[in-house]
Amino acid sequence: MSESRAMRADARRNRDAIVAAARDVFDRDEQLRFDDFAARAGVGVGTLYRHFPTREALAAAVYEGEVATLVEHARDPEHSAIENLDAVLRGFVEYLVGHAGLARTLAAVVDPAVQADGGVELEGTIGELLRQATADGAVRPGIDVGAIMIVLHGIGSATDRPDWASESRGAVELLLAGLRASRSPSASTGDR
Amino acid sequence: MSESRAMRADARRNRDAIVAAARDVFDRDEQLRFDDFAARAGVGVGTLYRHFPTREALAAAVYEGEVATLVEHARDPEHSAIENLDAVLRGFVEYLVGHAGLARTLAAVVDPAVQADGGVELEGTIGELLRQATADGAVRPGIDVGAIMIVLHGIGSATDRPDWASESRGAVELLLAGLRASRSPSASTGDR
DNA sequence: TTGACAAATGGAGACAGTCTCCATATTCTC
DNA sequence: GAGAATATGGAGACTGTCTCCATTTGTCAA
Repeated sequence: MSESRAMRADARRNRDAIVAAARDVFDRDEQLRFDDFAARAGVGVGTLYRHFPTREALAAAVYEGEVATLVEHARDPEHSAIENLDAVLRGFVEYLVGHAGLARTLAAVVDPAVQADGGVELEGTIGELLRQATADGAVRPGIDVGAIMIVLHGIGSATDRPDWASESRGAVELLLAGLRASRSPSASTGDR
Repeated sequence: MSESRAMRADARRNRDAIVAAARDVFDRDEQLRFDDFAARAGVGVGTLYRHFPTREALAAAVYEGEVATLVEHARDPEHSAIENLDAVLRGFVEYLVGHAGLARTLAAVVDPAVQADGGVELEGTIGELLRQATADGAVRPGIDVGAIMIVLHGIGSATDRPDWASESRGAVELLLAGLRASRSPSASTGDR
């Protein structure tokens, strides 16, 4: 993103090859040894490490593009904020469901501990839609983007569940319903 | 749980020592080398491995007790199913928030890939409360326990988020609100 | 073009955990 | 108390991660 200075041509070429190889590996959910990523991309381990010091950094690079696509049609002015929010969240899940292999890795990107531009962008977009939808009165006030991110995080990291795909869709429905619910019913029976 | 045959006294003693040490380590969120768990518990690595072949198995053992406590006051006959469900879910989050270190590891237990009795029990209990609450008409029909588990999974695995505690509480509120919402508003604008 | 300098490469090998194996020690049973 | 059964522990094999630097490749000014 903010490439400080021009990158040498061979460096760029290698970087791209690595990302392409990684996308492929993640997508088919191959459990590959880090060294082998390098072999797969046709570069040496050293090169791999210089470009991407950690597995997460690599994942982040892969997702940057994907997330950009997801987020892109999120500001459709034809629709209200709540409709766009709805579309982004459903779209996100459908994307993950369609790429189960990628989902596992994505958890890292949703995680802010990893400084992934993709994750920041996703959260920013959802946050803005949420703010707008709240202002419109379509979402009950007092909801934090973080709560939504946590649900997404759950979807990304629960891929081992046998019924993961449908459960994930269910989780998003639950989330959307919760956002719109007129008021927090707060049926808490006092304390216990 | 289903200890097939009596365990030799020394074996039981060691097992217990290991679990106690592990609980301690997880709770203070120390990042310990697997070998060191053994040292900490005063046993050899071999012993550790015989009792707990993987890190998850160890985590599962630690949580078995904890989850039992959580689940215990979940069938309070004084309250309706939805009230008990509410209490269990909030209780679960408060427990995790109070033991952030444990939460990270807990993610493994919520995961059914790991055959952890604690996880199975938790899911079973929540499922039953959900079923009952649905029958009572307090929860809108068609909701799958799995969707709830996914949200819990998210809470357990998002501990790196700087504002994790409050976001987790927010996620549970969202979840509870979604459960009660009268109908899935389905504001989806057709397809896109 | 070409020379000179900076940047990038790759893979051998150092390193750090994980896990196995089995001679020895402990517990149990009669 | 003897013998059988079970458990122990830790040395060392193994597996994957990451560093380091001699060599190669690209860039640019002349």
